[in-house]
Amino acid sequence: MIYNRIKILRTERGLSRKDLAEAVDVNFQTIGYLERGDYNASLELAFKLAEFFEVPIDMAFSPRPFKSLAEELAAKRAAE
Amino acid sequence: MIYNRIKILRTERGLSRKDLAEAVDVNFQTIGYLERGDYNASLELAFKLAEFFEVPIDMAFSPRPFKSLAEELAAKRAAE
DNA sequence: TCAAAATGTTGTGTATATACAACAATATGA
DNA sequence: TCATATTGTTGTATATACACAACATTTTGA
Repeated sequence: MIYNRIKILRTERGLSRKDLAEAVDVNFQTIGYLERGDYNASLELAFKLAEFFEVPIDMAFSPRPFKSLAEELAAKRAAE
Repeated sequence: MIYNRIKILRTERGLSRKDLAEAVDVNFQTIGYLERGDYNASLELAFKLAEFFEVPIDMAFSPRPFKSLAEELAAKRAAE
């Protein structure tokens, strides 16, 4: 199972699933499946999504559960 | 289509497809398919391979053709 | 408040990733 | 050189990613 941050990245940008789906050229329900963890994105779709959000792929997908973005940022600040 | 550097990364380490397949727990023929570009790895397998080779995932997989590792290293050096 | 938009759910169909087997071709090493 | 390992090829079977449709539920905004 691969974890992802699609939902946060999408809502942070004020996009609907339909908006995002159109941007990466998949069915809008596919975005829902990914957000709910029903199945994994293909490598191809993972790259498209990461490019669309302008983040490195491992910031959007990970084989291990993500910290929340806020948590991660706070940890990064603390480390400086 | 996603490009990958599995073959170079593998041969650089002196591994057979069988060796690599066992390390990431897939059939050895699957490695062959990936190397030949017959199909893409799943996200899950892509992460396993990148972790096995200890490279960031975008150093092993890319939606655009790779330069050779040698070329890329030379370019990096020139930029310094 | 109420209509429209967004999301969730269920179901069916198709394409593709992967397993596995058999055998051919090529490379490698004793 | 010759046996063995490695790789390529073809074929079949299965699991999963994705498309699409219909409808229910929830959220949102005028």
